[in-house]
Amino acid sequence: MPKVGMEPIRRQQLIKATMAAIDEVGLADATVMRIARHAGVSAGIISHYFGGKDGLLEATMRQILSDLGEAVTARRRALATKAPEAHLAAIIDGNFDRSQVTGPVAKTWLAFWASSMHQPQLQRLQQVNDRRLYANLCHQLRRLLPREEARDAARALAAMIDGLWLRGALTPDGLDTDYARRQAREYLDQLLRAHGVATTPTTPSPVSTES
Amino acid sequence: MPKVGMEPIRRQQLIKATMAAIDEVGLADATVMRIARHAGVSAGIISHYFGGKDGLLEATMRQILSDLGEAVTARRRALATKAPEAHLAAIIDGNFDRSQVTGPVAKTWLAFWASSMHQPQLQRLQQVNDRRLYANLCHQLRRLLPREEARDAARALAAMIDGLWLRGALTPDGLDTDYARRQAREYLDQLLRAHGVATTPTTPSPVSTES
DNA sequence: TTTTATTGATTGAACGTTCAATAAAAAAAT
DNA sequence: ATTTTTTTATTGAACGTTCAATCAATAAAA
Repeated sequence: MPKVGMEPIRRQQLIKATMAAIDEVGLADATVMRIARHAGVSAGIISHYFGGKDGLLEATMRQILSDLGEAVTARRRALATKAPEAHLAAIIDGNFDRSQVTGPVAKTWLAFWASSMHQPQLQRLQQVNDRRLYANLCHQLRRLLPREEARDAARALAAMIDGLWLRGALTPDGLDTDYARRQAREYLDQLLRAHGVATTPTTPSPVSTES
Repeated sequence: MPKVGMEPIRRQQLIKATMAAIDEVGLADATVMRIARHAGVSAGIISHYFGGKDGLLEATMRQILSDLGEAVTARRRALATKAPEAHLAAIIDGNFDRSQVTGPVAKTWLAFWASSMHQPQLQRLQQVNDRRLYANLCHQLRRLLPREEARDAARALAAMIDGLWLRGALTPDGLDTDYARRQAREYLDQLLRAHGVATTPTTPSPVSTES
């Protein structure tokens, strides 16, 4: 069945299959054979396109991270305003896009999160992402609060986002995205009000991205 | 070297060694040989006392969970007051005892957290723990807030605790327990103030438990 | 001498990787 | 248009490694 130019297609297929396999049986039991079966190809092809299993796993994490970054920036680009409150809300909403598409993404994300503690390659990726979230939040909060308060607020908000998301991922029924978004936004309002910032009741932004 | 009555000693040794091994190389590479080496015994002994590797892993998670429960109830028993605010603060503090002892506990906890998504045995344990935290928080908050608000607040506070703890576990330098505690308590104050509850500035409770 | 605890070589299963073989498409030749 | 050649994509059996579990042998205590 060899047509020319299969590389990008196969890579995408295999990355998707990796998430499906991890969703199904977890990272520990996501063997190359199982992944290959999900993609409808043979096991050998993984080494051919990704140099080995590790390469595929890293590529999968990269994909998830870039999708997440894209989800955030897309929502922020769509804003007509420069108001920090609106951008903060967009960052929150974007971060709950992780689970928007499917459960597989959420489970894969958590699996990588755990294994990033001992795999330097993955740890680097995870830290870049963490710092990006913190920096985004901090930069916007800095326009509303003094330096130290902005930092604390950013750390707290980041923790709240991760906590909501994490608890959602572990719930058998999956994450209730809308509820999580509401909770995070409500926390943001509380945070600002506690520091004496007048709260603009943020308009619920549209749920869909361009995808 | 067989003395009589080694069972409880060996079990404890092996559970501790399991955490050490997971801390060192992660759950995926924590082989029975490596765990046994940490405990200074042979690999075969694991099957003898725990029926297999899975049994040891489950026992290790049980140990962590019961330690956590103990840390919370100990702090609550030490309280002279019945004030909900004080009990909530004690629950928060107790939950950050997870990382009190060592980094190994935190990493082991996260590793189990991730794999509990696909191991029914571990999933049950994790859900019991989750529900206990939620129920504790909810019960105390219920004395200060209306039903629905108490529920939302409990979920949010639980998410904040988990989020702070999770981000701490992933930080290379480990969790700054005092900072996390302060953040969580500050959030609790915000939460109560936002619902019109007068905040009693809680005295920082003693750090040590009876161990 | 009996009981209890422990060892460590062995076994069989499972895994990721490799690579010669294959098959289909594309390009070249007829 | 057909046939032949070349290129590209893919397979799957074989290989070497690693792991958890087993169990007969052993050694210390009772």
